Amino acid sequence: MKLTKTAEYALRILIFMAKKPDQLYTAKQLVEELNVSDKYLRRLMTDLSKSGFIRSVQGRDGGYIFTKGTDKIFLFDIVHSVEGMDKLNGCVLGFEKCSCTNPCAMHDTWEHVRDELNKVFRQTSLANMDFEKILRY
Amino acid sequence: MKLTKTAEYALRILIFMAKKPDQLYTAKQLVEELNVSDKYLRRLMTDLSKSGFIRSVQGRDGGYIFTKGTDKIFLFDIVHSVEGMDKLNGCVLGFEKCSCTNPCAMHDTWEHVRDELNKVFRQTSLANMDFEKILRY
DNA sequence: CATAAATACTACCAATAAGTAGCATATAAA
DNA sequence: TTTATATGCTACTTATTGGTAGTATTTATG
Ligand code: SF4
Ligand code: SF4
Repeated sequence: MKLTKTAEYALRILIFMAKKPDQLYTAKQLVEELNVSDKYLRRLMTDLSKSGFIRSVQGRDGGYIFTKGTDKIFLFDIVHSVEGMDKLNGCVLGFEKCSCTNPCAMHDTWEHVRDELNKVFRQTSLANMDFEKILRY
Repeated sequence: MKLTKTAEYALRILIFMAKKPDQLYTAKQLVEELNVSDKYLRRLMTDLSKSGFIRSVQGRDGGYIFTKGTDKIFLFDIVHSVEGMDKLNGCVLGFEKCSCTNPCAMHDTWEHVRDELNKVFRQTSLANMDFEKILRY
């Protein structure tokens, strides 16, 4: 089970952008606001563009903007696109092969956590964030 | 949020041992049963010994054995000892500084997952595993 | 005591993730 | 058309984690 920094960054960025979802954000802006290194953020933005959440506008006055309503972008999709939700969704013990039809000794325990995590990530979209609250980084 | 392979291994090993908690297990045995590389397992066993879950018996006929009842060893403690439960327990977005008194936009969402994870790991001991089920690796 | 079978320790190596540098490309506006 | 200000791409460097090698140490037993 793993949620890497890359996934964290992706969430930070998109949640931040979702506050004003029709605005165009430059990498520079995002770097200043969020605490992510410049080049790494840019690379991530390109990935997120390729994943279809946002699109890039090149050239002067360029930046990034959502391609669709934030209510259609779920946290699950974001994590999945940057590192595979499987890794989060899989087995705590890291058993790759488990089919779960014949579960192991820890399964009942783990299932509770995993299900909660899945449910929440699958049903929460960027529009469900509480933007009254502070965005901090 | 991260649960590394090392933590997975620690769980695998101790859960396996917990099936017959009064037995002495050699590293060789564990390596054969579980799917963890020999040297790495040995190093982990030393760490787990230092953490006080098990103790090592040196010399011929040596091995590892629990130092206390498996009902007194919680999954939380295990994860905490090998990599700091903080990392699991902390913020999804990886914000180190958050005090949670003035939470961010994602906090309500994340809290559900984190609380479930915490609750389960804190209240589940090695004795709560379902040893009827297959132990697989 | 010599041997066999176990753990302990130290230092190194490999794989992956994170971060950086530098240049190419695009485009609005003076 | 030049310039300023964006993103895109490729290759490299650094940090972290996972894994390995080799040797020292411990101890039951013949
Ligand atoms: S049954 Fe065991 S091995 Fe399989 S997913 Fe559940 S916890 Fe992991
Ligand atoms: S309030 Fe936000 S930053 Fe703080 S722990 Fe919760 S999700 Fe993380």
